[in-house]
Amino acid sequence: MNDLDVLGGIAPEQVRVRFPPSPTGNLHVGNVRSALFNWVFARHYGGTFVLRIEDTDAARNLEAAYEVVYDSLKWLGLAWDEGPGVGGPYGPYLQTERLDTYAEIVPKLLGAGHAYRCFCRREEIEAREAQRPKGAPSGYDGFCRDPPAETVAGHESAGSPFVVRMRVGQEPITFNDLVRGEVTFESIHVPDFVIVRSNGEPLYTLVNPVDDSLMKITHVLRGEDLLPSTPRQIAVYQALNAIGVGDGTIPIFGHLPTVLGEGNRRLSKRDKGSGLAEYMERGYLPQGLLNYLALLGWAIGDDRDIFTVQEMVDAFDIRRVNANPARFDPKKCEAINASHIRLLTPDELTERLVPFFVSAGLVEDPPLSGQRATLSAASPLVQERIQTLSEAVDLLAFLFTADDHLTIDPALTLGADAAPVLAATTAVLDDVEPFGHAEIEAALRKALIEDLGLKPKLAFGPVRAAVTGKRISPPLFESIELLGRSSVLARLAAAAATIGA
RNA sequence: GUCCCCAUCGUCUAGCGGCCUAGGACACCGCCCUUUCAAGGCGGCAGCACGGGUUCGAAUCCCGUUGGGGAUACCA
Repeated sequence: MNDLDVLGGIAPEQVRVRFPPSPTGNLHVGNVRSALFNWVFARHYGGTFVLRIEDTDAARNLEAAYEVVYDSLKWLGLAWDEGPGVGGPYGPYLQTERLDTYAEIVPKLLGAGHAYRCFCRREEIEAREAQRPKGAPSGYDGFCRDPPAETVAGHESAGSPFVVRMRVGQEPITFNDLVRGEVTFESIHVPDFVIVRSNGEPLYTLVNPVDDSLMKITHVLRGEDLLPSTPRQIAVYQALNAIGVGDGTIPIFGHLPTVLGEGNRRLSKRDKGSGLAEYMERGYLPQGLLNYLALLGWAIGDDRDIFTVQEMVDAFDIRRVNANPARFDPKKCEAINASHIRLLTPDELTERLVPFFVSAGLVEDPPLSGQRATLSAASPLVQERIQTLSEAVDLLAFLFTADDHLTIDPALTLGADAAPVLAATTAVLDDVEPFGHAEIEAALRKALIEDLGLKPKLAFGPVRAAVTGKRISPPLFESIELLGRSSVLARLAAAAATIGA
């Protein structure tokens, strides 16, 4: 932890942060972590959380990809105060709708000398770079910075293509990072960079700081991978301020630790478990995933790692975010999610489970009242047995399967010695009254353990197999009760038939 | 190559100069409970990268080394 001034003199409610995803079609969990920290930061101070879509990479932005961003944030519960759909005073919030704004700013930058046209071709730049002595800093050499007038005239009359580059000053660029403390870059290592492509399209290097400035963003919390681009952005802010665009302030930065995947590489799109969709499909709870993601770089305090989003909002302090990269551990992520599942009330769990049973084709959409009642009664039985919601489907499928469609796991060989067990069970269940799990248990213990002298494991195994079709199931007696007498007797008979009893 | 960031159990972390023979969680291994599987309880394994300083005292501060990551795009 450091003792930097987080707010930089503004009132807490003035805090404005943003989450600027590109519409790629599936939100990356690293981005989700960034969204979470920004959102929590805003909520902690009572500030504003802005959603801005960075879609200047044009071409492959699919309509559906925008919806994915919105749906993802909604699913996560990270509501935006300004942005697409909700509007706000600094819109539009899609960069492709802000092209006019950028088009106005570039000539001003050019006119004031903060940027210049660069006619160098890529091969020329590379050739000169190759000439440089070993150990020299890399990057553009400033060849077109101050060309003779006739050279420019020549390029113009020839209609040569050009890009626009920022003219980076000679002063070192220093900033106080909220998670890393003071960071300085010598200007020699901040080469003049491209802000407009030769086809006239503005680049991220320009539009990101321009929008942050225009949208009055006060704090930029983002991944550590963007740290090296920070001095370039600061150079843009400074130039913007000099030409009177924006309100003259430079946001305060905080660079969150990289989320690493397997091995030691940054968790990339290729990695399994890197996209949010997978977590939604597998039945993660948003609060579970968010809780785990929060742990990647932040801790609520001593000896505790299960907490609610609200608790995080209350306790969050960006200065306590860890600077070191964190490895994403799927096992722990599941475990944290499992803890949150156990925190649900039975009704909440049932509601969460419904869509998974619907898409598995086990219940109607919406569920029939009998199906809902069964699921509702069964939920508590699986609550501490599942890590993700989808796991409940496998465990409870036997309750929603017709008796003559139940298949017994082939790995479970019901031998001839199971015959007397099934027979005794059938006899006893025929007249247990009432058909409740306590009565069923008492009756079966008497019949199988006492009368037949079987070990519990051997006694109940075949019954479980006959009734649920599986080796692993929810507690047997509750399962029998839930299934109902006639179904259970039918399944016992079917199982007995397969072993020729 | 150059620049920047980082460095506590296998992993995520607590630790903010004495409360540390370093605490928790996940994973793993035992045991208990037990109708399966879980959950729960109890116990175990396991860490301050290395070297120099500073200090009465360093996991904590400073420097270096080593190691890891990121950036060096007309991607974001």
